[in-house]
Amino acid sequence: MTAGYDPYAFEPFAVTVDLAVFTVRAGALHVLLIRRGQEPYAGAWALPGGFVLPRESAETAARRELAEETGLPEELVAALHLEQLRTYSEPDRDPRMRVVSVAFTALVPDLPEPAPEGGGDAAHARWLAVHDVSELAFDHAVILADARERIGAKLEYTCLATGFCPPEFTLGELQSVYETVWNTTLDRPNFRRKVLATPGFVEAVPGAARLTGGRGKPAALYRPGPATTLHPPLLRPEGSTR
Amino acid sequence: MTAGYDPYAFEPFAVTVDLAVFTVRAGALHVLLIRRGQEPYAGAWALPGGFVLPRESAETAARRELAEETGLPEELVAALHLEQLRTYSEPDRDPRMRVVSVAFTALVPDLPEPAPEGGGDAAHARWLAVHDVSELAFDHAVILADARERIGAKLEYTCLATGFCPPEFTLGELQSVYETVWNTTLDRPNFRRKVLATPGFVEAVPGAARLTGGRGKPAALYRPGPATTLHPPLLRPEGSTR
DNA sequence: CCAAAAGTGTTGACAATACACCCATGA
DNA sequence: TCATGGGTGTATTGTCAACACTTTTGG
Repeated sequence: MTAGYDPYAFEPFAVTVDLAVFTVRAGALHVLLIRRGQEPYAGAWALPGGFVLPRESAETAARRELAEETGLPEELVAALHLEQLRTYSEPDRDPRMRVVSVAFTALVPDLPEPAPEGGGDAAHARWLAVHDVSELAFDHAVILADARERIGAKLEYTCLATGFCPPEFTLGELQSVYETVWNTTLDRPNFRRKVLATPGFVEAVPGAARLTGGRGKPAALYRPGPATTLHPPLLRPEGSTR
Repeated sequence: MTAGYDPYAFEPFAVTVDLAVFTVRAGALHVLLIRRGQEPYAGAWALPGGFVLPRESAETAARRELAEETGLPEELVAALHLEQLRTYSEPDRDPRMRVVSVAFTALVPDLPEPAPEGGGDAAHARWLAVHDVSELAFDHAVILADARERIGAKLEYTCLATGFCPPEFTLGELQSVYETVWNTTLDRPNFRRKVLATPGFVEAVPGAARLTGGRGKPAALYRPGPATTLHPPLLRPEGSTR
């Protein structure tokens, strides 16, 4: 650091956070968006986010904004695994002023009630299939693309796919998470073996189990295990993503 | 984004960049540090870095600061592959004011002249073995640890190990990069096969070659290839990284 | 001729794939 | 009893680690 340290020596920067929150619903990857109510980009879809307050870290701000702007349940937001994606700092990314934005990604299970319909700001929040997302405010389309890329890659060598699942899930549900994000199909017996062979990825819920979308044999239930990384990785087949 | 947009509505944030620049020298991983000349932490070692100017992106600022503060050659700095590591935004990470810092990592070959000894700021820049680094200013020890971790992981599935090598290098040199960063030993025949089996990782320099630290059979020379990712990855053995 | 480093070959253990097959349930 | 999804077994194929061996240089 070279120059002096008068806080007002420089044109002030605003620091914001943006969130790419994903879920898997109806066999498609969805992202949580809000509709902007004011200029610029009024009426356009945007990633949820907002200013980092003077006494907050970026991560704290991200949780606060997520709770405020979307109707996601408090306890879910508090427990959520937030991952820092990247910081976007192009000088003209916001037409009003200099804004540097720290982007985060998060994965949530498909929520019982379809859209977050809390009150206030949450009214403009919606899940949209990433397929159908066309234009976004600011450089959010770039952030979204980067986030998708990252999520897809992370499924290969981390356990975070369970983040898309409810607290207890079947291996079929877990598999469909991979298939949806990667837009591919996997061999069920092999998928099953790989998951179970990785210690700490999932652990069986002891009292037997049942569940399924209707017909078919009831499936055993699993919980996320203590592991965070996948050794060896679960590699996606050649052609995937989109 | 919820609130109004008066640039002065909030206590201003300063945005800085910090750089963890690594090289491999004499069988040890080294990091480029500068000695601080002013409070706070005067006399302490710190990562190079500085303020992002009003019309700069973080990456542009990183290159500028790197050139200014260290004596690294201009053309090297311009061509360098900079990778964004993470943004550090804890409210009290700088005792003077609110500073949000975007951290980058970069890899450079062992430079002919041992330390950057340009002029001015560069006078305080030195390469230190990461082993010997004890205390650093601010939260730079955390940044350094994160950067090491990231570099080690990235060697597994990307081609960036060649960034530690001169423009033309032998497979032995490349192997010792892996061995140094991972603090492990690798089987030479197998390493060789894996590298050559990955299309685009390295390409042979056609006109024969020779080079070596003295005795031994002359080795063929290679250049970095066009590939950026390693499929399949080159996994490090169980116990590594210190 | 010996040490040191580059480069080649071969083998056996293990992992990943593909696919056949059985089980339990709802309609 | 049939369709649907859960779950098991197995053979083939390929990949990877281990290690023996040859080649080319400097002293």
